[in-house]
Parts: sequence; structure tokens; C-alpha cells
Amino acid sequence: MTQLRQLGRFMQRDEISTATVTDLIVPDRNIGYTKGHETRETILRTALAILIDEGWQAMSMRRIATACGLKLGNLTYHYRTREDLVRELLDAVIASYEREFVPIVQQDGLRPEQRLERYCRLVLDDIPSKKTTRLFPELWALANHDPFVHDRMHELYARARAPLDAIIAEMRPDLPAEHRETLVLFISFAMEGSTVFAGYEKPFVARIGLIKRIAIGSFVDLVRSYTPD
Amino acid sequence: MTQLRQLGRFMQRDEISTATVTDLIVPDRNIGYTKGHETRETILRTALAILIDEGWQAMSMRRIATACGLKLGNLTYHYRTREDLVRELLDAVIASYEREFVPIVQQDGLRPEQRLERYCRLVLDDIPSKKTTRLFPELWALANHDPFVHDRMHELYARARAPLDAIIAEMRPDLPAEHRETLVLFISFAMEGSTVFAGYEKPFVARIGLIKRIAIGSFVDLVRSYTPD
Amino acid sequence: MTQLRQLGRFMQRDEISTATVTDLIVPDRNIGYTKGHETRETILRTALAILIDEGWQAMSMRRIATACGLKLGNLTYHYRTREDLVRELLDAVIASYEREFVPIVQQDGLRPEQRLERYCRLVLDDIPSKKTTRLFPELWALANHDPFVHDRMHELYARARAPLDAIIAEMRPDLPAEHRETLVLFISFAMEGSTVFAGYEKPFVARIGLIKRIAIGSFVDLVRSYTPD
Amino acid sequence: MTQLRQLGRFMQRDEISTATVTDLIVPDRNIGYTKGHETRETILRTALAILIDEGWQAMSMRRIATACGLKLGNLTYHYRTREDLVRELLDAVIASYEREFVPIVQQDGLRPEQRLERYCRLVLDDIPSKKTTRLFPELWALANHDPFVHDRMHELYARARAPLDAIIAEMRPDLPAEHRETLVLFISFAMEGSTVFAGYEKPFVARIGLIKRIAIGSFVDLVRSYTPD
DNA sequence: AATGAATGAGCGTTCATTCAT
DNA sequence: TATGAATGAACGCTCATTCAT
Repeated sequence: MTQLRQLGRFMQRDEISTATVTDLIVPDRNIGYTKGHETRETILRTALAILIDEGWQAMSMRRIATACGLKLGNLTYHYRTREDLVRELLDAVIASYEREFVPIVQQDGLRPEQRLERYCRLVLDDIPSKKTTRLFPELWALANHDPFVHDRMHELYARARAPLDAIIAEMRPDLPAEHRETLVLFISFAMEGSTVFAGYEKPFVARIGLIKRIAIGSFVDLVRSYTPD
Repeated sequence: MTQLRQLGRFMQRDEISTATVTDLIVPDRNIGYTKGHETRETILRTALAILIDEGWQAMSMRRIATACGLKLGNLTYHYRTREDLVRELLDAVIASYEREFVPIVQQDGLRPEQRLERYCRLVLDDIPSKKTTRLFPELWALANHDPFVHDRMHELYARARAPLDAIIAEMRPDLPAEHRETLVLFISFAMEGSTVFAGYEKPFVARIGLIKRIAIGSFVDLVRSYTPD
Repeated sequence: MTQLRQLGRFMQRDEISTATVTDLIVPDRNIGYTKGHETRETILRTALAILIDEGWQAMSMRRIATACGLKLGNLTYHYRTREDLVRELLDAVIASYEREFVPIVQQDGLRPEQRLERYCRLVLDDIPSKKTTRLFPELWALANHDPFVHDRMHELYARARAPLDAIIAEMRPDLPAEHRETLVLFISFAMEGSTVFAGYEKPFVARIGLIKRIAIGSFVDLVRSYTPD
Repeated sequence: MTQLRQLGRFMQRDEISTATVTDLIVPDRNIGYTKGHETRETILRTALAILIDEGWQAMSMRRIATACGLKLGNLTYHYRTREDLVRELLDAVIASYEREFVPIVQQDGLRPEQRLERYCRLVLDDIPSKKTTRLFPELWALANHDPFVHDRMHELYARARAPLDAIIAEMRPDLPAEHRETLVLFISFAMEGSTVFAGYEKPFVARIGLIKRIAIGSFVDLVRSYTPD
């Protein structure tokens, strides 16, 4: 349990993998002043990197400040409270996932089955990334005790499920909405569950290929053959 | 973000749901001295209750001590460091899950398909319990940054998968081990994934019945019809 | 003890009672540039309102700035240091009291006793105002640790006593100066003392009428019948 | 305004006048452990000394800790929050005043007028003490924004007025209660008002003798001759 | 087995002030 | 005039840990 503290103590700025999280877009509040905007971007990127590398508890204001090369006082100038920072961070992170996943299945010219397969493949391809593997379990844990995280996270998931719902509606126009939605739900969280087992540095990450095949095959069969009884 | 603090401020000892977690067994190191043993049990039970009710960060030594009615000094007598306490807590929690799940499928006289269904049903029935919904995401997050938690948790999962592996081996003796294991893995984490969406106080907890039916049907189909190609 | 913080959190700009303190006159240092002068006036008025509503500690540069709708940087342009602001604020506040009280007794055609009564009545009428009740105890406390406040405040009191001294000199030309001055002093601080008990929102504010009658009667008797022995 | 900070910076432990405030009685919570009790006594005495010497704002947890020779962590062990400390401090301070003033007039064998004179003399004798001069204005200012201080303080004053009420009831059994109480009130706050003018290091401290004579004479006359009309 | 006492580090936050633009 | 940015110090508080009794 103590390795976190030790990490925090000895880790230098450069060791943090900010490079892996470059797609955060920070709202530009003071148009015309680019400096502050860049600083806020750096802050969020660094905070996310710490969150990913060392976990929620390590992501303290002081830790973020030193990792950014900022003084604590200046960090609180840009984000007056930790809560402000966390909220904007979550907004940015979640927005980045939305940007990534929503346009996935808008590629026309594919049959719905192919689009289903493609959707699942893209989701499962993302699982073993360090960012996803580390970030989401953190969010799941936080969501249990923090309504804001809970709501934002399930909002993201709802949007991520929308294209899947559209695909299945095409494949199975006969299904009542509730059954269709629950199929979508099942497929969605069956894939999410793989994070803990086949994610970054997880025991079965090497088997992700076979897992993917089994999962996608199973999902396609399910959608094809499901009957509400 | 602040609700933890507020909970901590207003929550009284009695409100903690120790009642829901009565099945912890603490190793009795001092045979004959039952008092200390009971105290250690109370400590772990209380710690778990806090972990479940308020999250990992709230589970501080002070918090545990006051919730137990112990003085801090006495708590550190029983568990010299927080790490000691956490390790024994995780051991006890994980052992309790093992006691719960391992004997599940040893009921003879059932066909393997029935046992598969039964296994999945039992696992999914446990998902919406407060204890499971709150505890496991916490473990998943911790496992990302703490090798001890990582190892103990995956050890638990490995044991939990063993009966499923036996069932599928019976159903599909033709399958190579790797394929069989991966099927088991997929079924296992597909169910785990439901925690975040259909667990205690989660948005789709009401739909757990339909989810269960879809999941089990899908798993049975999968095991029956899977071909390694 | 925490209500200040809560006040600070929830109070909006408009709730501050700037309306009650409109009689501040700020020295215009840049004749011709009225904009800055108006800004300085707004700043002082707002600062006073905060001082009255929330106390000395709440009157921070940031708090004043946001309450004024100014940016902190701009506030420090107008008042380079907090000390500058405080000094000018005190000067303005004290000057406003001087403007209020000095002309009180210059109304001719009244007998000295009537003017004494009138003076006391005016002073006592002012006691239950929010401004006076809140401001003066703050000044008394500050004066104990800050020579500037001490000196400015007693300068104000000295000027406020002057008309009273004139009245009593008329009524009792026989009294030696020291005795007359001490009578003035006694009457003066006997009235000041009522602030804490019968001021704004104080326990005996409802009894201010009877208090006034007792006080004035007592003072008139005292001046009439006092003998140095 | 800056001298407070400088005082805080350069003042050493020994310079604080703890000697002037030795009559605080701290509730003994852990019977048997005298060490902690002594520590808490020292803490309150030191806190009071700082409050008197440097004012409310200077009485920070860090300031108190260093002035006591304690570490901050240890101070918060004895008083978990500043609020706890402040409350116990005020309770102790106010209790000490009660111990001092309540038994004043229980000395029998004196005529009521003599007891009235004696009461006023004792109150006025206390005014120029550093402790009283410094402490009460601080309380008055705090009471304006803090209901706890407000209530405790006026509770003290109510008890302090009780003996005076008894005396006047003896002298003037003909007076209705409300008139008697208001007389008491007037006498009481007329004396309190002298704090700001004739207290410790105040401009008219040298004239306290004459003030005392005028005040007491005036009060005796008032009680004797007051008519409700 | 239990308690009180103490330490040192860290937390989030507020603040007065300075300065470049 | 006015704004954004930054600094350094202090604040109240929580924490894991150690130790004498």
C-alpha cells in the first residue's frame, strides 16, 4: 500500500506520461489570453496523467502543481478549488471519449452486422490502453460515492450506447424497445467488464485477440437470435 | 465531491451497515485470548462497512477507531499499520467470497447446462447487493496501483472461475484448454461488468431480471455453439 | 464560528447593504478624472458594507474586489495595499460621522438644557442603526492593536464631544475644566456603552425608548447638580 | 495595520503575558491523566494571552502552538478544531469573570446604597486592567457576527447584572420590574462604555478616579430619585 | 489490552502583494 | 485604467505512525 506514497515522493515531472493524454480540450474562458488557456490545458493533462499513473488519491493540488512546474498558489488561481479542477477534468476526459466513439458507426455503406462488429472491435481495441484501463475503474469507484461523477459517467455511457442501439434497431426492427435497449446494455457492459481482466498490464491482456473473437461472435449471435419469448 | 466529508461529519457509528457484512472470519492468532480476536474481527467488520459506505479514502485509522468505539492507540495495537489492516481486511473479504462461491456448483444430480445456468444466476444475483457493488469497483481501482490488491483479487477471480471451467469442460470436452478458459473468462467478466450499470443504486438495477435472462441465454448458446475455427 | 465562511459562500453582491452607507466622501486626488474617483468611492462603500455585514476578517481584498465587480488586479491599482484602503476607509467613515454630529447642536434659539437633551437624543437614536452597531465595536477592537485606528477613532470622539463640552460650559460656567471635561466624557461613553446591549439585533434593542429616557434624565440631573466637592 | 504581522513574526514565547491570566479553569476530561489537563490549561492561557496582546486574528492554531512550545499536530490533538478551542476558551474566560463578580455583593452587613457603590467600584476598578480592556471589545466585535459569542457574552452580562438588580430591588421596592431592570441595564452599560476611553493604555486612563466618582454618584442619585412618571 | 500524548507530513484553501501586458 | 498571471506565506485540518504508561 505504501508504494503510492513512494512514487509520489520520488517521481519527477518528466516521468509522468502526459504524452498519452493529449486529446483534452479545455474550454477557453478568456478569449484573447492564450497563456492562461495553455496553462489550464497543461494542468488538466498533468492531473489526468497523475490520475492514470498513481490514482485518485495521488492527484492532489500540490502534486499537480509541482508536476506542472507551477506554484500551488498559481494552480489555485487557475482552478480555485480541487472540485473545480476535477469537474473540468472529468468534463474534458468524457468529452474526449465522446469525440472518439460517437462518430464510429456513422460510416455508411456497411451492413448493420458489419457495423456492430466494427463498433465492438473499436471498443475492445481501446480496452488495453493504459488510459482506459486505469481511468475507468477509478471513475467506477468514485461514482459509488460521488453523485457528480456518477451522473457524468453514466451520461457518457448513455451516449456511447446510442449508436449501438441504432444498429440493433436496424438489425431487429421486430424487438420491443426495452428488449433492444437491454441487449445494448448487456453488450456494452460485457465489454466494459474486460477492462479489469484484459486491460493494460492485466493478467489476460495477451489473450485479448481470442477474447475479442469470442465476444463479437457471441454478440452477433445474440442479436440475431434473441427472442423476447 | 464534498459529500464524503459531509458524510463523515454527520454519520454516527450506528448508521454504518456492519450488519450487512457479518461473514468475515479473522484468523485467530492468539488461541485462548478470544477478546483480542473479537476486537480484531470488529475492526475489520467496521473497516469494511466504512469502505462500502463511504469509500476507500474515508477508511482512515481514526475513522475506523471511532466507528469501533476504540481509541486510536488501541487500534494501532491490534493493527500496527494501516497496511496490516488493509491486507487482513482484503484477505478476509476475499475469503468470504470464496466461501460463498466455491461450493455453488458442487450440487450433484444436475446436468452441466443446469449447473452453468445456476452458477451464472448466483453470480448475477449477488451483483445488486450493496456490498458487492461498492466493494469490487474499489478493488479494481486499487488493483491498478497496488500489486498486492491486484494479486489477491485475481487470485479470487481465478478460484471463482474454477467451477465454471469444470462445467464447460463437461459440456464441451472437445474444446482445447485455451479456448475453454477464454470462454470462461469472457462469461466471467461479462457478468462482472454489470456491477457498474445494474448494481446497487445503479441506473439499470430495475432491469436486472431481463439482463439476467439475456446474459444466461447468451452464455449457454455460446458454450454450446462455440467453435475454435 | 463558521457562519462567516458560510455567509461568504452564499452571499451575492447585491445582498450587501451598500445602500445604508452612501454618505462616504472620498478625496478626489485626480481632479478631472472622475471615473477613477467614482471607482474609489464604490470600493470604499463596498468595503464598508462588507465590514458591517460580515466583519473585519471578511473584508479581504479579494472579497472587496468581487463584491465591487472589479478584478483583483484593478483593485490593487486603486489601492496598492490593503493598508492604504483601510486607512482611507476609516478616514471616510470617521469624516462621515463628523459631518453628521458636529452641526447637531449649532441650532440656536434653544436653551442649553434643551440642546443637551437634543444632543443625547440624536446620539442615542443612532445607536440601533446597523452601521453604528456593527462598525464601532469593530473599531474598538482594532484600536486595541492598531495605533492608527486608535488615534483616528479618538480624534473622532474628541470632536464629537466638543459640542457637548460647549453646552455644559454654558450650563455650568462654575465648573473647572477638568471636571467639565470628565462629565462630558462620562456622558459620552455611557451612551457608547449602549451599543453592545441595545444596538442593532442586540437583546435590549426594544427597550431603547425607556433607556433613552433614563439616560437623558440622568445626564441632565448630573450636569445640573454635580459638585466637584 | 502591519504591525500585527510583525509582532507575530518577532514575538517570542516569553514575551506573552500569560502571567496576567492565571485564573482559567479548564474542565478535566480525563481524570487520572494530569499531563493532558495541564497542557490544555497552558493552551487556553496562551491563547488568551495572544488574544489580549495581539487580537483575534493573531490567535491562530499555529500561533498558539508555537507560543505553547507544542507542535501543531499536538495542539489539534488537544483541541481538534479551532472552534473547539475558542468555545472552551470563552467558557473558561467567562466563567472566570463570573467567579470574580458574582460573590461581590453577598457581603452582608452593608446598606444597599453601600453595596451599590461597592459593586460599581469593583466593576470600574477592573476596567483599566489589560485583560478586560483588551478582551471585551474583541468579544463585542465577534458577537456581531458570531451567535455563539453573542449568546455566551450576554449570558455573562445577565449574570453580572443579577446582583445589581437585587440591590436596586432593595433600594426601590416601589419600582415596576421593567423600570428596575432598565435602570440596571443603564448603569451596567454606562460602566462598560468606559472601557474604550479609560481602559488600559486608553487616553483617559489617568482620569479613572474622577470618572469613578462621577459615575457612582450619578448612579446612586439616579436610583434614589428615578420616577417612572 | 488499552490509553493519552506527540510528531511530521500532507491536505485544500485563502490571502496580500507584485508585475507584465 | 484594467486584466491575467504568478508568488510565497499562512490558514485550519486530517492523517499514519510512534511511544510511554
